[in-house]
Amino acid sequence: MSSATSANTKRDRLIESAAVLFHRHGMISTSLADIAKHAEIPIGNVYYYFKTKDELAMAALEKRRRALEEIYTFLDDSLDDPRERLIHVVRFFDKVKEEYARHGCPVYRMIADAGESDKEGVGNAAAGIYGQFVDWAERQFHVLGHGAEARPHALTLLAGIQGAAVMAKSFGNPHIMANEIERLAAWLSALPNKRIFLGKAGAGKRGSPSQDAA
Amino acid sequence: MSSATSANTKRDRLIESAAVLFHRHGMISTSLADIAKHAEIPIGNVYYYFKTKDELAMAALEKRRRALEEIYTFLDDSLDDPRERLIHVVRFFDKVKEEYARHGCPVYRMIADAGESDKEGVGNAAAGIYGQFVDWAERQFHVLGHGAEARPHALTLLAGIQGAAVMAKSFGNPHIMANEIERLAAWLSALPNKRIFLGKAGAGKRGSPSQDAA
Amino acid sequence: MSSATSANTKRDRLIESAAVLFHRHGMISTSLADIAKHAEIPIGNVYYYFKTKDELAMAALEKRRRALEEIYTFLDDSLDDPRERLIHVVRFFDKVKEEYARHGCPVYRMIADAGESDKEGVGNAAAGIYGQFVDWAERQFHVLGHGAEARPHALTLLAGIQGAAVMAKSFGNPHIMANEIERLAAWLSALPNKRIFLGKAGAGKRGSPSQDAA
Amino acid sequence: MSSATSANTKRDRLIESAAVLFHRHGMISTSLADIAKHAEIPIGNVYYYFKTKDELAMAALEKRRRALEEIYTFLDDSLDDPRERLIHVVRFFDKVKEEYARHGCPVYRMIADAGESDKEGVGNAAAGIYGQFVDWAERQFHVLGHGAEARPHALTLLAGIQGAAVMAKSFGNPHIMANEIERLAAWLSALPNKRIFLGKAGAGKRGSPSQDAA
DNA sequence: TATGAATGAGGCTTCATTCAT
DNA sequence: AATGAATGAAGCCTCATTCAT
Repeated sequence: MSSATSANTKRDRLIESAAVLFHRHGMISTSLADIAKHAEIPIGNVYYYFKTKDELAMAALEKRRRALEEIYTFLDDSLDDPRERLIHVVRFFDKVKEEYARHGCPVYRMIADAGESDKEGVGNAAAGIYGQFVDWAERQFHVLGHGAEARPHALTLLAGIQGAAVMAKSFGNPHIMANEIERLAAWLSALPNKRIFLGKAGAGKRGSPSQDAA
Repeated sequence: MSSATSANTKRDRLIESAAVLFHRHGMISTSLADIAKHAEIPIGNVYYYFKTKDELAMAALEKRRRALEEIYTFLDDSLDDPRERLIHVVRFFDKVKEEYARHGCPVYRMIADAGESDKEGVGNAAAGIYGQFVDWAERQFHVLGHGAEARPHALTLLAGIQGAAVMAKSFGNPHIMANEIERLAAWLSALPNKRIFLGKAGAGKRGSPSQDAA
Repeated sequence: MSSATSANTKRDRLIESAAVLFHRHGMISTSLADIAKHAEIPIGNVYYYFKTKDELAMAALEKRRRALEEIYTFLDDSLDDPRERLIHVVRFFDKVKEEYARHGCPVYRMIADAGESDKEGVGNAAAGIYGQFVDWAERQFHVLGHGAEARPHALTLLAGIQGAAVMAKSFGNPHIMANEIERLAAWLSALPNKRIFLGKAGAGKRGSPSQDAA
Repeated sequence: MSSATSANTKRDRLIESAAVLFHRHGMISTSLADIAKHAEIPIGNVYYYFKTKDELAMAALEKRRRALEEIYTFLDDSLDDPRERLIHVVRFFDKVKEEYARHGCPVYRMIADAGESDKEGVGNAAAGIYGQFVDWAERQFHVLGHGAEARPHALTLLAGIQGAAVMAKSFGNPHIMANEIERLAAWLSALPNKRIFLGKAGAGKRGSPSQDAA
């Protein structure tokens, strides 16, 4: 947290620029020269930090994964109700609807573009971010008592968000995404809370027994 | 009906190859040389049929648009119940779920890749295919009596399909798509039919029988 | 003069289009397809009339040469005074000054572009048109009595016109050409008539002997 | 003054080769590969120095412009009599008459070829070189006291040179150019010096001694 | 660590010319 | 005579990656 901080500034700038430009123009159409320029780093220097374009893409994806991880953890810690957590996450996408309407979902961009590069690498890393979401959402549904339906619900939830993103980008209209988001939020709100309360009969607010599903 | 057929064989082969390869590898990563080779046509000859890569892409999209148009028309003609038509269309995607799980939705591929090529051309043409679907679906919901909700429903329907495609491709799993499709079909089945029937005299408030707008 | 007339219509159209487009865009930048389209003739048909692009260029130059020949002959026949003939020709360029200001001299265009094609052919044919002018002008100066200076004068005259054309095109300004033309006309007007009259002894109107200014 | 020299060697070689080949074969007929080969630089490396063929052309023209600028400045500094300066410049073309007889004026080559490339760039840059000459010559004529006639004279002078170049190239004969140059030199020598001398008090009508505008 | 320079493969497009009918 | 189609060479430009310092 301290030793490598200054030295990694350039590395971070590269990752950040890559993330931004890959989202805007796609991974294929973004050249390393573009990224280097955006990050204000001499192109020759890029290769000191990343041996390959794919490696840089992987780093950008990894950074995003970790950021999301923190968000999920934060939600787990700060919100008691899994339903609230889910709604919170869904509503988050309302904040980025303009960007999504312009460029689509950055993760799917990577998945789509990855086909041509490293089979195992970039594509899987990007898909892993979706997997991370689904796993987390599944846990929330699980806690809500939707045992067998937890994973399907989680998948449907992400599908809903991604469908909204596709529509918004295709029609260049963020409102479409906003509408779908509200639909999803309404769905989440209407979902029954099936979980069995343990000790505190009747009213237990935070009686969540076994949340971790993994 | 026959003379022109043979003359256009090469052109058609080119379009078909382009459609296939654009879907598989994306428009950017597919070179004209790839297409020419796939179509077994000398590269230099491609120019005779299409002055530009974008022009070829447009032709491929146009072909798809027309094919879909025919499908919609066929459904309109052969099925009386709009709900049936919608379900039919949704179920159609079940047939292509393996392909979608491998390569995603071909139309969105074009939309995503188009950003880098002709702004007005390819992207709009691809988005137009989605627009075509939404317009048609809206008409179906309209006939079902969902006046104000017709368009939102249509958008939600396509969003559902696209979300399913994104998930299937991201996880390389066609089943996810199948599940989402069933969910959508169930939703369509459960939708109330609000339209007023003619037969039962007296009940209809506004005796508008066939609101079908062609 | 009659048998091949209708059959040569296409040929003539090709030559005419070639002349126009070669002047506008240069010989190199004008494709045979451009010419064919301009002449409204299928490209495959061009080769029936001309085995090669250079051959078409030669035909266009030859047509121009003949047209000029007729003009010179006409002037010789219709004007008695060689000085008048020369002034007439020089003033002719005033009519095309706008075109020259936009595209330069069509003949020099060919000469410049010819370097890359047939060494002996196009370039020589184009230069021949200049030679034709110089020869004719030389004869006029000769008749005016400028024996030894006839050819130098002829060369200076064409140089003056060409210099005017270069300036007009370079600055995109036809007026420059108009000015130079007037300068040349004034020079011609001021040139002494040295020729010795045969019959009428002592009748020389303006007995200015040798003011030749080089 | 030395470090940058070696670093720019390749760039300079590229510019020099471009200038030479553009003059010899024209800008259109000279490929970047030709230039690279002539400069002994791998083709792919050209892009590092010039993003575009036009950009390379612009650099070549700019180099020529600067070289001429230095010449004009040198003449202004080393020769007191503007007439001498003008004659000096005109006679300079005698040294390049063989080259001009073979390839014409390199600047006009660019102007003629530029029509097909960048409208604003190359053509204007090339024409600017002529403008630079005319502006300088105009100043000389001005100092000689040819107020209103200064610019026309300047234009006529350049027109004379260019006409000579056109003739020399067209007939492949450097002597023609030599003759025209001498004619121009004679014209300059014969031009009256209208400027008012300072020394002689009382005689100067409009005591404007040195109108030289830099 | 850092960096400007180098490089070669490949992409899209153009076109004169040929061919088959 | 006529013509749509075919073809290969070549041109300009891009870029991931490597190299020398």
